[in-house]
Amino acid sequence: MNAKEYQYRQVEEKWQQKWEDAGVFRADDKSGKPKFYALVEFPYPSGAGMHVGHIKAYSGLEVVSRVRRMQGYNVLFPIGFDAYGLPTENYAIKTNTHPRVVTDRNIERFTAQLKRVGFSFDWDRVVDTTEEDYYKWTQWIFLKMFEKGLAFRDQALVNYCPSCKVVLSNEDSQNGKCDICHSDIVQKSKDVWYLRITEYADKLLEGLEQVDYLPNVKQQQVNWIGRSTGAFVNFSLKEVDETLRIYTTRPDTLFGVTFMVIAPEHPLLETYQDRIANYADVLAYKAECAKKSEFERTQLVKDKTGVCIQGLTAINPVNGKEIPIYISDYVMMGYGTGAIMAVPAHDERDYDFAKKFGIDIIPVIKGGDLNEGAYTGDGEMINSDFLNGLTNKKDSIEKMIGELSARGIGEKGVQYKMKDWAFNRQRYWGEPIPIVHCEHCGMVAVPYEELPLRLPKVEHFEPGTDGESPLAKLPEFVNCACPKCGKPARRETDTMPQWAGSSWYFLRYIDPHNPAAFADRDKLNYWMPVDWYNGGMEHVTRHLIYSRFWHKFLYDLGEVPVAEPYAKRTAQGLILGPDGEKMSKSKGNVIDPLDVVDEFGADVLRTYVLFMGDYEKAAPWSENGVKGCKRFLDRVINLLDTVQDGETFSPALEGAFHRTIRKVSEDIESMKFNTALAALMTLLNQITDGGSINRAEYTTLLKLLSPFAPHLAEELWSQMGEQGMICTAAWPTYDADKCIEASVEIAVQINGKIRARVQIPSDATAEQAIAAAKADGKIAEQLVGMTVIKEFYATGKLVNLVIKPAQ
RNA sequence: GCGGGUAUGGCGGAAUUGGCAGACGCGCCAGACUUAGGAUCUGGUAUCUUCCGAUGUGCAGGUUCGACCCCUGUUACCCGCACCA
Repeated sequence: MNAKEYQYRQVEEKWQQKWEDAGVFRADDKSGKPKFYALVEFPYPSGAGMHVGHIKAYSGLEVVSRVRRMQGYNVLFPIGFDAYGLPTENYAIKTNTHPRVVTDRNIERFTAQLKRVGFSFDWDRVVDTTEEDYYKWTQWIFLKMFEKGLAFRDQALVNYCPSCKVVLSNEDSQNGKCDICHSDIVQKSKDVWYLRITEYADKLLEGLEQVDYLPNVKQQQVNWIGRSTGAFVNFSLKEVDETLRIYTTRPDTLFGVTFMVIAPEHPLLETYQDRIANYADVLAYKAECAKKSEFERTQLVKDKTGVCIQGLTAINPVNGKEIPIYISDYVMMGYGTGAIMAVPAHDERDYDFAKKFGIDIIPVIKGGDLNEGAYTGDGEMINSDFLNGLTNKKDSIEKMIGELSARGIGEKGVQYKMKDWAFNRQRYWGEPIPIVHCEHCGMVAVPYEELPLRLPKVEHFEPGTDGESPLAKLPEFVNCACPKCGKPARRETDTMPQWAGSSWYFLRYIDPHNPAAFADRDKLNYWMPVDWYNGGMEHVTRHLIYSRFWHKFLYDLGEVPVAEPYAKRTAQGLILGPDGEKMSKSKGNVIDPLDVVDEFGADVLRTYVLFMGDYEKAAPWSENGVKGCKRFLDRVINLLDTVQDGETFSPALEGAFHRTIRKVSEDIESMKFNTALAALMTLLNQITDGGSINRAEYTTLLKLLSPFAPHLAEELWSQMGEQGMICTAAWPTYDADKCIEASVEIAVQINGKIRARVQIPSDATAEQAIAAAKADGKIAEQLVGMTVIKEFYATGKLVNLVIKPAQ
């Protein structure tokens, strides 16, 4: 067939229909085959439709899944929709359309688009996080957490987005900006729901040792959890009966403390306001800090500000010295105890502060120049009583902690940067939190048998100006009977954040229609863990942490069979615009994948996104690159008419085929799709150069190409009169012996410089290779009057002769 | 500031992990077929060159018979975290 006659789109639609009719991508829950669970991050069905980023994100495991099926695995490769979330709700508000309507429309569109690309998803297992049958279990897991004390309410300072009018978690407000609208976050004291993820900090950390994640994915999670070890120390106050508790990683520097600093929000201030002589100044400073945005606070890092509290003095527990207490915003209420002991000699921030306020600087570790700055290195302990003379940091820390514990003034402590997960949102389009507030019983869980607690239909989805959820305006929803005492009570009106539904979706895929459990135990045992999970780097400190946490909780409950949900995690790089910039509507450099499908076909699109560069790295889109892939596929089509009889590889191409089978198979395993395709192009060039191809060779080429360009492979396979579908055919295997060529060309170097190339049998010994090298005319010429000092032979690669003039 | 990464032709990127740098694709040049070519096919394409060769993987050194690869220093860019005590 001529490539000009080949109609990409018609052919693609035909095979998509045939795959669906035959159900070839349906996963089997009972199978004698080995299982393979491939997971990709399910999309948020935005109104904008599918992005080329989705194509790249899904194409990687799409290829792996297709290969695995051909290798005889029972493959689960599911897809679904993470459909709760603010963009849909905002769109609904703007257009006055119900989010349900918008969501259904978007899911329908996404589904059609995904199908047009020919992904081999199991469409019978689609989950939608906003469906009652699904969020029933999201609520169920929440209630289990509530039961175990992992879901709780607390009055605390939270990240608040004034524009979206919602409380955000730390993960959702990185860099002090709202994740959704990018406005500046403000800190607000609020009574909010938390999930106690910090309880799982160590488990999340330790679990990383058992899984095969990309190193940078692991590292980012380690940093995000931010475990630090140190000690808590209790300082008593001189004027009142109160202890000021601090956290430090360097308890060994306790003798160098010359002042204390507490956060502006520290409760001590309010408690003892009568005692504080300059309370007006303190209040003024607090007000000043509250005004600063997160941005200003980080920009003014070097410039320390603060106020000395008059009327309260701390006592150093090890030497009884009186120490002044300051408030400053360089100490955060959210980390440690919100109070620190300041050791200006050995901490840069404390040093800056001491210099500015003229506070003493007492060295306790030898080294450095304290006129220049703080000394943060190691050294011998001085001015430190029982620690004097110790030179090892670990020893001195241990000795100090021992002393503190013995005297009951402190103990070993661990802190995490990760904070508990602020979980409720004052918005409509999310899972209702199934809790009832009762005057008599407090917070009461909605009984499990009443789940799902349905999200009521409303007319208006706008959040209240007072920061209340739209659900608060519905008396028929709010007013209820307390499940415990039966007296009138009020429902919780906040909803769960977007990340709730996605924290366990990979479990629902295993048994998506089960009405009695989130998934059947036998099926969980069979399919879990996810063998390979691919997604974006942007989810490493959000979804990936959250879902590991939920899964570990379910594991501790005995509800899932494995401790870690994902055995392997990889991440794809971004596709940049043709200008090399990140794609964005404002830059006008967005490529619509469906346009590419229309113009070139899905096979070309799929092949190009995998060929364009290293899968894990960002790469710019290139229209010409797309055409190059089209040309490659066209050449494969054109070969069809030239195929001759032959049930085995011809001698001329046998080695090339075996090597290509090996290369393509191996490269797909390590996600080096670009070089796998390059190997196929090289093979095609060899075939073209050789001038002929037979049936065995052509069908093998089609099989190797089929994971990348499945429609084209199916079509040509059927035109060849082959039986069945190529997606169910056996993946080609190679024979290692046949990969070796009879003879190889090796380079001959003299003193490390290449002087000649010679052809030798590939099984030649070192002696034979060196002899062949010396026999070469050019080499022999240069050896005249020289002594060979050393000879090297790198097998099958090169010979190096080290020579010098003869005496 | 801390952590992680990257740097190779005009461009995207290869290089079996210490052994022939530039696979494969794009682009470009030349030719063929064409009324035509932005279709297709064929050949060429790192730089310099006195055509012998010389140089070349951000920069400066080092180890080695041999370095894109290992070591030391340095510069630039990207990503993540960031006054975390």
